Amino acid sequence: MQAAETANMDISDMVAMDELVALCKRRGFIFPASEIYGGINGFWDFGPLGVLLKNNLRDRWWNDMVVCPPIGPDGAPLQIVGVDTAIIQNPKVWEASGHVAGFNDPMVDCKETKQRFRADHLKVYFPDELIPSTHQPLNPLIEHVENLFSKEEFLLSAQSLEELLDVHKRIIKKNNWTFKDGCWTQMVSQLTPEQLKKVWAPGASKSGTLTEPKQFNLMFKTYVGATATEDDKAYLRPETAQGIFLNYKNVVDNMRVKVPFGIAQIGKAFRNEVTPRNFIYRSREFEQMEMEWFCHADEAKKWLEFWKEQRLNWWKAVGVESDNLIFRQHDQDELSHYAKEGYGTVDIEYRFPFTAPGYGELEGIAHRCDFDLTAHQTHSKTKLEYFDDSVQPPRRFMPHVIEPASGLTRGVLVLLAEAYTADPSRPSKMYMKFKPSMAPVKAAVLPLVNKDGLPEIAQKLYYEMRAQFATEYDTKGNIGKRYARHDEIGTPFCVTIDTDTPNDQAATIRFRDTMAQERVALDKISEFVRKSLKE
RNA sequence: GCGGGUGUAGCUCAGUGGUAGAGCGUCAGCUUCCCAAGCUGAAUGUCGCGGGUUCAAAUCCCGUCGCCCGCUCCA
Repeated sequence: MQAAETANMDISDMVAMDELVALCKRRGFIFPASEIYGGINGFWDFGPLGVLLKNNLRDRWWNDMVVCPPIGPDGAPLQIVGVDTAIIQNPKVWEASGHVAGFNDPMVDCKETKQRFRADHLKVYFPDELIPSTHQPLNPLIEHVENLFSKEEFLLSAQSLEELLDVHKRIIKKNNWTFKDGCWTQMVSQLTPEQLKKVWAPGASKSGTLTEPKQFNLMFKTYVGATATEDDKAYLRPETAQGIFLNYKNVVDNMRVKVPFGIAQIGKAFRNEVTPRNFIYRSREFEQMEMEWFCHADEAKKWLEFWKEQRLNWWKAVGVESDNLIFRQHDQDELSHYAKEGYGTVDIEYRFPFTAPGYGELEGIAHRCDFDLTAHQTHSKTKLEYFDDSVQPPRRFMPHVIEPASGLTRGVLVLLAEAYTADPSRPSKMYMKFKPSMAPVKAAVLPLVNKDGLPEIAQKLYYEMRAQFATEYDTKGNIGKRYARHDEIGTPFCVTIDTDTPNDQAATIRFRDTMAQERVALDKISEFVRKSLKE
């Protein structure tokens, strides 16, 4: 998240997270996982309405990616196929992909300042006065810099300038120091425990306040086979993308696809987040919607631009206000291990209630280069290059990959936050302004009173509608209560059967957003709702 | 992991040593001709858990766990 450009929208209009969380529980969208046992941090269950909402978003993505992919820049439909791969794969997959190494973040804590650092981000350096003049100019850098050895200690081991230089060189060599940003630096993660004790942490009053690096492995470990020995170790996938790369060859060999083409997948992924936070925003079990677009390296940039626009428009199409969405280019030093060499990663960020007025990541569109396919080719010793005979002369190359990867779980949170609309004038004080196509319940059929032949008419209509889209039938309480409940769950249309209905064969449709009513013939109501779902 | 906050009914919360409460919601019934109306009735809690002090603990003390917020990480 970051301080973004000023917003047009009044932030005070934004729903408070605790209100949203309370609504989600009260109305059956999202519950804390294993709540009756006290819950479990970082896991959430989708309730009856939540799963409807999630499936609507998921199905829309699948439809727009796989069933009916976008039209490409040349006017022809893109070619994208789907897969659904295993959550557990051969553990070598995650070594090849870089996740065993890259998802293993060593962290150190400062006992004095209570700050936590990534040991591989925290640098140690020689202070200016200890650096021989041959290495000048040397400016202190970066925020997180402190000296490794005390001045006295260093001078003790060096009798002359010659010797000083020599000791210096030996230390540099022995410790894998690098010369960067005008200074000799080394990552804290590479220090021995003895060296670590001499490090002066940022903001601390003395040296030696850092704890030894603790491994934070973000991958869930499990065991395949009932004996569960270390040899049976396996991982739950931290991203669905690798399942796609693993099947790239199968798809190319069997599915008559030609580069450029895409493979899409929706599925659960698991990460032992250091700190799960913000409701379902960062949970340890979550669902991804990922598409890997395979293309020639020369065209990667073009496709990155294409997918950026496509994806932003898609989020708008499912009902997200453009004011709440921005692009954010990743800085070079925050790029993932797979995106270093390419055109980088662009995030689509949303102004979540807990990030406002800043934004939080919703979807990443990354240029993964040929990192994954090359890695798997090397590790698996299987040739993964693509042979292209559609050009003259024919060529052989490793496709590059553009990856629009979004969080379905995060998408649900976006739809919820986006839909929550305060309205003090109505009994419920708020309503959920879902786009009709995303709303968990599309319509409710409500007999104004539960007698005088009204239920019979209403039920007939209900049976007709429920066969086409999610419809509820409700006779409970007075009509105001029923409208209020449907405002809270975001039902866009309430169809009310009144005492005129037996005579005129029509009923009123009550619109959620305006509370206005319109009388429509009974036999036109289904069609009316169906049409609105296509918008 | 560290720091701060918090834990009482499905939800929001009151209750600071003396028989566990309110509003809303839920359920049953009456009523009800368009926005949580009205009436009657009902269910729901070992007050997060464990220990201690006390004649007596939701309340005081100690411990522990969950959740929320901040820091590091991510879709």
